[in-house]
Amino acid sequence: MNSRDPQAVSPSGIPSPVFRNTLSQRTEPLLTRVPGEVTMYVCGVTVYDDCHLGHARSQTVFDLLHRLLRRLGYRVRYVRNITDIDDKIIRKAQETGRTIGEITDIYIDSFHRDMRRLGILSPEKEPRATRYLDPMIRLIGTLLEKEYAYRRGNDVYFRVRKYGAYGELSHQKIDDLQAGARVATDEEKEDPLDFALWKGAKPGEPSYPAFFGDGRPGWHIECSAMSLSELGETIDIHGGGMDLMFPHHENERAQSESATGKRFVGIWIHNGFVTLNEEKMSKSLGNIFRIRTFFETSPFPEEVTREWLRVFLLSTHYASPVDLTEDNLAHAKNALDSLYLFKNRLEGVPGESREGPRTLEFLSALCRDMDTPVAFRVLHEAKNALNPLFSPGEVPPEDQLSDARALFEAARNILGILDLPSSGWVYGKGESGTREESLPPEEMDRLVLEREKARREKDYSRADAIRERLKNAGYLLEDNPGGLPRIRKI
RNA sequence: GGCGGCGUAGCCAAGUGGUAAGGCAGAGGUCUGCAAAACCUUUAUUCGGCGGUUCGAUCCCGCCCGCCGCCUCCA
Repeated sequence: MNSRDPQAVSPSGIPSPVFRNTLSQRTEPLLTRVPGEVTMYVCGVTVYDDCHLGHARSQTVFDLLHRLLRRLGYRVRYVRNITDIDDKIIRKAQETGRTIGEITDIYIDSFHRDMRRLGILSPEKEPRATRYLDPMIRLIGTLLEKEYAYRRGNDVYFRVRKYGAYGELSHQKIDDLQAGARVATDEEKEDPLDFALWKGAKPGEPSYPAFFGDGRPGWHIECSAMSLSELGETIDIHGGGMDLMFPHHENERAQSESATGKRFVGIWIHNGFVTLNEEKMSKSLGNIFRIRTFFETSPFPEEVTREWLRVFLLSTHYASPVDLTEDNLAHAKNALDSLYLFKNRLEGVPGESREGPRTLEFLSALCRDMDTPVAFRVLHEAKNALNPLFSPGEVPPEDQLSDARALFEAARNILGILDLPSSGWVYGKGESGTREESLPPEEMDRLVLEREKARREKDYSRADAIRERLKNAGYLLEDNPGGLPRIRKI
């Protein structure tokens, strides 16, 4: 990279972030079409069921990217679609006796609730497939005109072999794909690899008018149409789960590039799976863990659960699998607890934030293909370096404190964690006490003072009894030689 | 079968051609009325295995073993 190239640095002045591009299989700097502005399209969901932790990971990873790019000073034009017309939605409607609109309403709400719970920042636009039928029809029209598409009965198919680059994204040779392709007897495709752009109307299925025949869009075409409409012919970043690489993204790319003659995507980014005891979580395997289940069974309040889950999902590099186990979840919670304990000390010394070496190390780690494990390391190193410098009447030097404040702010803004005041955090495993006894604040204050009195009188059995009572109510008292005890929620 | 990825301590996980970050958990200790928190010390002669290149490889090359994923709906 030429250092005089204005694109070698992000608008913030920090060197441009680099990402592993699925297409080239190399790590490449982000070179945006428009300087200072990033166009990013991420596959959202098909709304026919509640989202599971795999969706949570994907959305969290691209939320991290969204937040990182913003922090680097880019204007991020982030589009995340909702596919609301699809075979699976139709089937779900038939199974449940509801209308398609009812199904999509239910699951769009569910998706939005999950995203809110996860603390995912809203994208700039969230287009729905059914509102982009005209662009889809126009796109299919162009493909027909250019003979990249052909009609068979009421269906329209994409002519895969005419697009020479087919298979490049998923690194498959077209003949290898051919060998595995399923040949459906009721389809009259020229080639088994060809895929449907438009499915002719059938009784009992929704259909939309089109000049090549009434029907509904096939999978894939909606994403091409929406990204083309909202972000233009070439987008800087396109993301999604690894399982979308083939056929979804391969097909999207084929359609889009065939229609426009231009490169569709600068950098393709695919995140790895969430595994459950090392097995892929997927609907076909039936081992899914829903986001709502995670939140609704968590022993912690929503905002605590959110950060806990985010740390768990981000503790592994986005391209590697992350394994959902009790152990790994417990580690994530412990790590956050210790960071909040440190945050509590940091909050005790108000002052300004100024980016120093730790903050820069944190940012540059994230700029290296979102290296979150290193980013977490930096947070822990800051904690471990500054903690010993706190002692009664002593605080660490101001330059280190201001850097640590900036670091924690960056963690809040980019990782979406450490967002709560330390008094709002709930420590521990969420197992202590029955929590049935809720204490009004004034009662708690009274008990704390009563215990202090007991301690002064060396009536330790009484002091311990009060501490035990507070513990059962979910509060841990930590004696403090300098004054009143610190109260931690557990 | 084809393609891709991975294999680093109990677990999670960085990393570099020059002799192994960090976290969590564990052990011992300091402090404390006891705790908690914090702190100190401690935990891989070794980076799946075998060869090769090199003065020197965990990092480069080859082979092998094991795991995972994609090739079919899927974040």
